[in-house]
Amino acid sequence: MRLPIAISEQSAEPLYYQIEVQLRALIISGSLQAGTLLPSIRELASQLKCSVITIKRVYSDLEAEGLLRTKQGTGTYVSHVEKESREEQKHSVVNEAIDQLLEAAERVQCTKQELEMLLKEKLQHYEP
Amino acid sequence: MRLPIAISEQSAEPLYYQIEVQLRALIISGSLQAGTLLPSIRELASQLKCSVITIKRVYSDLEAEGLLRTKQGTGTYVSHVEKESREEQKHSVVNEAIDQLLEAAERVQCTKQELEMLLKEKLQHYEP
Amino acid sequence: MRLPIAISEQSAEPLYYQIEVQLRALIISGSLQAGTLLPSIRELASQLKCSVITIKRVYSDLEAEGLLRTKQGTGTYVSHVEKESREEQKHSVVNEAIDQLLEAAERVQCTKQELEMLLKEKLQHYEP
Amino acid sequence: MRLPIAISEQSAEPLYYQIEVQLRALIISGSLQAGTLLPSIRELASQLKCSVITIKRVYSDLEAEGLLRTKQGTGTYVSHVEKESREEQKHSVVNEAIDQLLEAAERVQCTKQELEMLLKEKLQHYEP
DNA sequence: GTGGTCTAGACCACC
DNA sequence: GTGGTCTAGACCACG
Repeated sequence: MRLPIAISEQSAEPLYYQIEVQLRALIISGSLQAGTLLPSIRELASQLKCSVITIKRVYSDLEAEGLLRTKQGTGTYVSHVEKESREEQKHSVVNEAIDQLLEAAERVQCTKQELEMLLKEKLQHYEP
Repeated sequence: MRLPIAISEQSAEPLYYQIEVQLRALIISGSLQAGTLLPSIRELASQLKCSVITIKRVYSDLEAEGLLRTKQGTGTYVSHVEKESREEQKHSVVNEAIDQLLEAAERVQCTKQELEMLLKEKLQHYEP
Repeated sequence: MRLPIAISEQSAEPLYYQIEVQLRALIISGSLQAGTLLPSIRELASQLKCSVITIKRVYSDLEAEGLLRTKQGTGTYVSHVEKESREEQKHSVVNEAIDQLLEAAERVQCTKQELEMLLKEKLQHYEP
Repeated sequence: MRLPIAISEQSAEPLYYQIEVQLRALIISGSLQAGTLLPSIRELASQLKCSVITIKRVYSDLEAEGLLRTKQGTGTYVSHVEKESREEQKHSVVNEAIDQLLEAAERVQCTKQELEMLLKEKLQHYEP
């Protein structure tokens, strides 16, 4: 199985973090259904051309968040999460991003009007 | 002179980065006028209770960006930046933050409608 | 790996600057191919008998110029720079030095003839 | 008396050094004849809009080089230097600049041919 | 193992 | 007084 995850060499974000964000999104969005068996650590590491240790960290982190579940000797599965809970998490991810946007805007003293204008323009091309 | 800069011990962001972001914002927003003499590195270090070297790094980085100008034996000054250029930088900072928001939303497959709803709610409390 | 860099205690030039100039030259000249893994900051520091921080500064500065690329936990690599761009940079380095020469000559009112004579003499021994 | 000296705020060169280089050139080139009374420290400082301490340093340095001569209570004069000696110094100033050029060229592995080409081009516009 | 950050403290150059 | 450089040494994050 091949996960639709891409890592950027250019980005300053640490490898493990780039992967976590994308895998988390796949689960929260429902693209990966509950119970799905993820690729093994070694397999994913080889797919993404990164260290096994990095993938291990990703799986551990997401397991700690309750999104994944590891069964000894079988592999790592997507946990069963209520649809409502998934919606909640989705909103919380987006809300966090919004907060960061507002912080940045506030720091450079961007007026509400300016901010709305810039947002409107960008939102036009938003095609999820 | 006392710069309105606050640093958070909790934040995972490195010290120097927190300070850079805020000082950059003060300049771009025009709160600090061109030609303003900034506090000496030693003074600011003592104000923010951090090492002289950390402040030195902040000033150097911002000088490399062209926002500051330091003269040895004299002090560090805010560079003269065109108002239009400031506006541009302001918008580019905000647009970057917007891009990150849209990326996050897209990843969790947030619909345009949902996103607009969440934005609308948060924007109500935006008071720059 | 051992970089052919020599530092002079006599020179008034700061340590970090001496190293930067030489490493930059190695890259621009193509002596170090794109993708080459440089020695770790600790290793180079020990080779050149200077502080780790000094090397760190060198690598950071050259990274800011786009000549190097560092990946945390991995190491520091020579960036891929177009051959034409390298030629350009080479010429720009030399042209800058020529400008400084002409300025100096002009200041002491050295005639074109004198200058050419002195140049001719020195150029005889130029063996790159 | 007004010396034709200009200082650049942009330059990274220290103030005292910029002034020294120019004043030295005025003397070596013969633009300032032996015996000429230079402006007082305070006067020159006010002309160049810099600190008295900076000019004091310039005069001291050039006096140490034997180019100037200070008489208590009267002022600072241009020393009498043999014409041949002046020529020598002129050449030594220029030769030093040439050496720096060659070093830079060598570092980036500029071939003799390339160097000569760049030099020829620049020399065309040399009008002392 | 790698680089990233931060500290305290020193000494120097400049104005 | 200012900034500029450099040190030794520590601790953390990443792979």
